Amino acid sequence: MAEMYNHHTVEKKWQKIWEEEKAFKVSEDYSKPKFYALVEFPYPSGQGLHVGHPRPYTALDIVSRKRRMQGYNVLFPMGWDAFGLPTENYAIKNHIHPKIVTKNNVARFKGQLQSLGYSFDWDREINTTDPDYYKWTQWIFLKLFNAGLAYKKEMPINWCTSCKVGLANEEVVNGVCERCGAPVVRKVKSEWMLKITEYADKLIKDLDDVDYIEKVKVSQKNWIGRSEGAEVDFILKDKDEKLRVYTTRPDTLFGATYMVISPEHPLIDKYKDEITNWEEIQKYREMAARKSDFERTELAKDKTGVVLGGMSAINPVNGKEIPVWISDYVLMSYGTGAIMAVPAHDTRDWEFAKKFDLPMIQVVEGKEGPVDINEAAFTDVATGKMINSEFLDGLEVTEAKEKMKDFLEEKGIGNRKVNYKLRDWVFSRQRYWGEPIPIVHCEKCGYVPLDESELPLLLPEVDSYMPTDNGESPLAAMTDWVNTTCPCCGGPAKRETDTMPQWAGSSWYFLRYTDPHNTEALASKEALKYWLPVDWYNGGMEHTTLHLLYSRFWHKFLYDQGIVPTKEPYQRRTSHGMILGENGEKMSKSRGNVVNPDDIVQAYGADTLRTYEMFIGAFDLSASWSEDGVKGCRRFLERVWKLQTIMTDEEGYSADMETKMHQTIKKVSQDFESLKYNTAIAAMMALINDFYKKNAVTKGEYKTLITLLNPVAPHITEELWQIIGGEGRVYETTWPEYDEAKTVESTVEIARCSGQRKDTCNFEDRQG
RNA sequence: GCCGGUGUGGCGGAAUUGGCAGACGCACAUGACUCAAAAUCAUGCGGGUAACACCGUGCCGGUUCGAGUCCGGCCACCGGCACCA
Repeated sequence: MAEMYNHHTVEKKWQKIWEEEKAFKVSEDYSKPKFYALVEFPYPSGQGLHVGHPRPYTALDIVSRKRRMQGYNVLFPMGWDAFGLPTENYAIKNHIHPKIVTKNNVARFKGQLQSLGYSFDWDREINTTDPDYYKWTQWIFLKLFNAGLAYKKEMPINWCTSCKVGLANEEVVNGVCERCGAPVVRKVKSEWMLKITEYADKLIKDLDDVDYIEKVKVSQKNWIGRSEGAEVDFILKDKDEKLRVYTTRPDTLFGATYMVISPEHPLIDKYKDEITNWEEIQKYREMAARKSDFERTELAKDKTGVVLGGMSAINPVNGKEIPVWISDYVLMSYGTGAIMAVPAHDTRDWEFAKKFDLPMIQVVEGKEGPVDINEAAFTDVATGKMINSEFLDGLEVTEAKEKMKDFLEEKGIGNRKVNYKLRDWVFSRQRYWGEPIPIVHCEKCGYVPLDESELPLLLPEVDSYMPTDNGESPLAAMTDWVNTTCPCCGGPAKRETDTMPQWAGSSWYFLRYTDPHNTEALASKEALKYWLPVDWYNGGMEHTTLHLLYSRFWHKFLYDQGIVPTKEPYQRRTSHGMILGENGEKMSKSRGNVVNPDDIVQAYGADTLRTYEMFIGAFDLSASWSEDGVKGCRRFLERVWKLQTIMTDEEGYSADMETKMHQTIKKVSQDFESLKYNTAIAAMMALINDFYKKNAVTKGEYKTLITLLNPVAPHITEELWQIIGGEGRVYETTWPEYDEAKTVESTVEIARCSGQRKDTCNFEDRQG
């Protein structure tokens, strides 16, 4: 009689053996075909692993284990994205150095991951807070600086009132801080910026060459927000002054009935003395400036504004005089900060015109019939044709756009122009626990980069990590660190005290895994050439416009510098759905629906947890946790275990099972590669049900099942392999092959339809 | 408002290119084993009927011998962006 399945002993036993045998150590043999599987490295928080973590990790562990058995040299690494605010806050609160906090959290996370039996090559573990690592983060920053892509700018930034830190646009959600939910206000500060906008076009265009799930591509494109249009110069009446606007609808130029400029537009101050209602203008500007981002979005629908008294503009195409208004629906940060308003054909202009009773001129008519612009703006480009527009009359909108652009360029009153919603990346953080920015400021020489030989610039020990109310980094108080000499002239200079954002270390970590202990370069040329690009990268949708975009930007920059051999870092990108609580809500302490993976591993075993998380539902959709579902998966593994008792000694497949075996191999092989883990497992469940139905399984069938199941449940399958006398280890065996011809059942179907294809097989035949 | 996604049993979810809807699992019911329970095993399990018939994939219509799948028009929910000219 077979022994009972005891997951405690089985899992401990095999984890130890794998470690001793260095089972998953990556081979340095660059002649083998390679496969680079990557999951987002976690932030080692104090809470420990969440049940959400194992979902993507198990998925790519499955693929990695399968690919190894198929003869690939697989790189499946893990590390720690360990700089960041929660660690720093915890350190402040508990008076422990962030370094110690990180060390403890990493140890906990690593233990948890190891208890789940992942096939990571732990010899390649990396940590972004390790000076040997962040040396290269700083090195890349210097490259960016020397290429003119890192610059310092005095600008209004998103300031989180609670974290006391500047945020990137991507980190502000609905006007509040993405991390803590506190309101974000504008604050003018001198900040380090990275020119991601320089890469806007490449970041869009090269999406064509990679295999990302569609919604990721769409989100990135929308976020970058490319639009094609024209800039047009209007003339301020009686002044030698042009007022330049940006528009995507140059075809509607004859319909412009007024102009609007942003409250921050510099022209307002310039003509201060000539504006007849200065006090009113001043009041409006103050009100607009006081609005927080949150209020601005809340009040977005209701248009406000004030006319600029004593000013008017001339439409360059027809010489008509039109008024100029200021309103906060025009943003200084986009285009030129000024627009021509065409209320008949733009919804926002229409609302504004209705509210202030401004005139409208219709210049586009519906092709299929008249439209009433008193009801709503007519904005449909596809079904319009031009009217009231002199030389454009009768043209389709798209034709008219081009004709007008030509006209503007010919007459020298405008030009074609592409704009982006994407802003440059605010790269400064006024916090302690981040990479120091390797720049010094010298009165004489300006911002001077450190020499490469001075890297890493170590994070100094400070007495207090407390963020300051005045917006200065805690490092600023370290005067003996701050005061230094200029690398350029040798005179007195001050170090930069802001640190890098958490996104810095994660923007290139996948490069380091290829050669993690290199002291001469971020990775050797050979390693990069062999391993890149990452073949399959899985990660959360929440990083689409943050980490994923940032790292593509850095990679493209490094490519242009000749440092990496590929234009794109990741060939394939997939995303997993969230695991929700039993009640269908997001897991959180306050809702009391949090499941701790340690408890599941303890009670049911890692193999059960892995199987369950893969079986829970479609990989890309969110799914609710169910303890009964966990039990079902445990039951399945026990039934696999007990197949021993009905095993026969035959090495091959029995005749009646042959088709089923080949079908299952095919299904599992394909499903593992296409995110359909749930149906792969269902196929294996169906297979063992068949074994039990006939109360027999051959040794050959059992071995195939064990191999197919091994990537999902690696411990129990190694144990079974050993019990039934399999040679060597499952992890180093060969992935089963299937014969396409043997997957087809010989059926009555063919006889019934007399071998005809479905198109020729008519309904009556099928009835007969 | 714009973009993307999803609607299938009591529940999670399956259904290559249109071809037996509900695979697989959970829950439930009945039976076997047990003094009993749990576990395990067996059987059943969309609605409807004594059994058929018949009705069933969010709603309305269309194409087709045949529609969960394709086309047109709606509705609901989820996610993202949100005054980007």
